[in-house]
Amino acid sequence: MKAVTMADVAKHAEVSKSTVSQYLNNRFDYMGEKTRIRIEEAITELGYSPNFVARSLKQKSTMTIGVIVANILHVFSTQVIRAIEDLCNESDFHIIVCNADDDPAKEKRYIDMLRAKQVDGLIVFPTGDNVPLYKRLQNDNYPIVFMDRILQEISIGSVLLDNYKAAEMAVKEFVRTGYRNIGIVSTPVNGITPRGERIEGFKKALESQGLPVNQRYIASANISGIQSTMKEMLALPEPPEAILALNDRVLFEVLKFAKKNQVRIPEDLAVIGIDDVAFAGFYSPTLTTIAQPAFEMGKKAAQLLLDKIRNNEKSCVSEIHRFEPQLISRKSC
Amino acid sequence: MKAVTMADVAKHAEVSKSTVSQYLNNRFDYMGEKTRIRIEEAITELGYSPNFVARSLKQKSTMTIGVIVANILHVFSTQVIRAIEDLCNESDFHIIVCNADDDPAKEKRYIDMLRAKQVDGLIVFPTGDNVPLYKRLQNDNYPIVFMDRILQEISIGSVLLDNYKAAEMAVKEFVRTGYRNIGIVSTPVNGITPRGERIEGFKKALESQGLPVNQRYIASANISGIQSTMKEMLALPEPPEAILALNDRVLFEVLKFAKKNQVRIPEDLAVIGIDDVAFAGFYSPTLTTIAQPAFEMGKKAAQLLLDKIRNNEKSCVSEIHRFEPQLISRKSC
DNA sequence: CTGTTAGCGCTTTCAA
DNA sequence: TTGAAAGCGCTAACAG
Repeated sequence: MKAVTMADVAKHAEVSKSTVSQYLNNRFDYMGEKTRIRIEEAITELGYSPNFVARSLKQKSTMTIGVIVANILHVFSTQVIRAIEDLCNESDFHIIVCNADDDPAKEKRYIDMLRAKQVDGLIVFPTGDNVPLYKRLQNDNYPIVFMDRILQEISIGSVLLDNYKAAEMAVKEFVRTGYRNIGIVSTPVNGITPRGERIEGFKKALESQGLPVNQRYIASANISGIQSTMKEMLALPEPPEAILALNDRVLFEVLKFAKKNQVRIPEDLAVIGIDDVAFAGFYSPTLTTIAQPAFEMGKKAAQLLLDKIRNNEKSCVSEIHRFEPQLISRKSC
Repeated sequence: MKAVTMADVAKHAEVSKSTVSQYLNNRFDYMGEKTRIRIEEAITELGYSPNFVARSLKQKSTMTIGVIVANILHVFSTQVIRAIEDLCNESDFHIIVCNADDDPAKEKRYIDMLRAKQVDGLIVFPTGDNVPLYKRLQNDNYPIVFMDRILQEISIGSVLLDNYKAAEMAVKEFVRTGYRNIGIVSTPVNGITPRGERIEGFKKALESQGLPVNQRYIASANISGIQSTMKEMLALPEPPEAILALNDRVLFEVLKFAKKNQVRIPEDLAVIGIDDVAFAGFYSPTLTTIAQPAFEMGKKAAQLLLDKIRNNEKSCVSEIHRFEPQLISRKSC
């Protein structure tokens, strides 16, 4: 194992530790040419590399942020993570990603762990069930931004999709292509922002299109229960002819269902999914989707967080940043 | 911001720092009941939470391992990561995931960064172009295990798929279902283990099935060039009737190609992919795949690494652990 | 059973 | 232009 420290370098170069430290932090202003070279040599000869942990302890900054996603199984999460990472790289920040698995207890553990690790800030897709904890973070003036979800009880800078519009786009597209009996399938709302807002937007859009809102066309079940829920819905005397899948995982279930029951898309059932899944472009039929600008959203969140970290405690505006969804029109409706 | 330290707790509870430390490390053996309670109260009253960074500095252990994947876009990578995380959780280890993006320079930066952060060990999917660096790590006796790939120049404990067998399974399945002219499409081999081995295994299997090895049926191109390569291959006087896609990303391109050119699967072209993609079960047709036991492989790698970390320097066996692929027979061949 | 003390490796005044 | 010294928050002998 390696054990060469700054002291070793200093000794080897015959200077003091502080001079080496200066060197490492690129403060050559007052450093003699010969000193610099000696240090340089000592470092390469010894194969020295600085210890971040020690530095972090002293500086009270780890140059690391934590990202807690509610559920890593969504494409959206993974795209956002990549965007955050990209932006952080530019500023020499590192990220630690944790997956709460939709479990508030897990989320809490991760938040505690990350704070113990002294990360400089947090981007979280809140599960929603840790309000006291979020409140404490906010009171401590700890840099944090929410992603994808907001909580009424609390105002923290957030970035999320214009979910109403996303649902509206889907409804309009269905209407444009001639459908009237339109359904939506979702996982249980449980106060989770995108789900609630998309269903809300769905109803509003139906109304503004002069279509009735049929509660039986609004289904919500756990991932594992979606298929049977769909079965029920399609067994209705007058079943829906079109289905909006609330997100990528729901879409998977809808497609599985269709495959298993030989429901033809779009002839028997038109489908639009929110989230542009990887295979949308070559599925049969190709899938009409509503894409989230995940990349820009991730960048924005990272930007907001880094700003907060830098301007510690001022400019802690807790605005909500909404992003525009995009309709990608293909052949499933 | 929070700033309550162990000293604060100690003062509040009217004991010394070391007693608090004992408490935190669950060494109650010699601690008075009343002392313990006073400390407990002080901690909750002050909202104290220990500083991992300080502890790590002292203990020279961060309870964190780094995972560097060659390319996060493969399902295999993500599944392995989840498995590693699961196993680490059990031992209170944390993981930091980095994506080398198939770029050796990036890989090097990440390895250096993670070591600077004092992670206790590394699981890496080596890009292959950093042999000197790997050698140094090994010489430093730094805990490390390789995943998915091996390097002849170096012997480090590794876990990987039995790639020969995977290719063989595919060939046998094609033969069983009546195909003779079988091709394979890959990304450029570049000495990358799974690619080389799968192609090798493919040839061997062909031979042992008494089939000729036709070099024109062995294509290899960058992801973005796969479609045109396929076009060429299928324009051959006697084109292949079956294609083995070397991994999930290649499979995507094969499917895109088929869709775009109205090549029917399996009537015009049978397809098997290595890696069981999420939509394999509900694609049309459902896709025959060779699945990797990603979960067990991830667990194994984590297990090996944790063992190395614990038994520091002994038992550093550098065996190669091969895992059995599994054929999932569906309708694309 | 609890307190004292000496660092872990680094940064940062302040002097020289 | 460089060095000495203090200290970040925690742990671990060792004393008492």
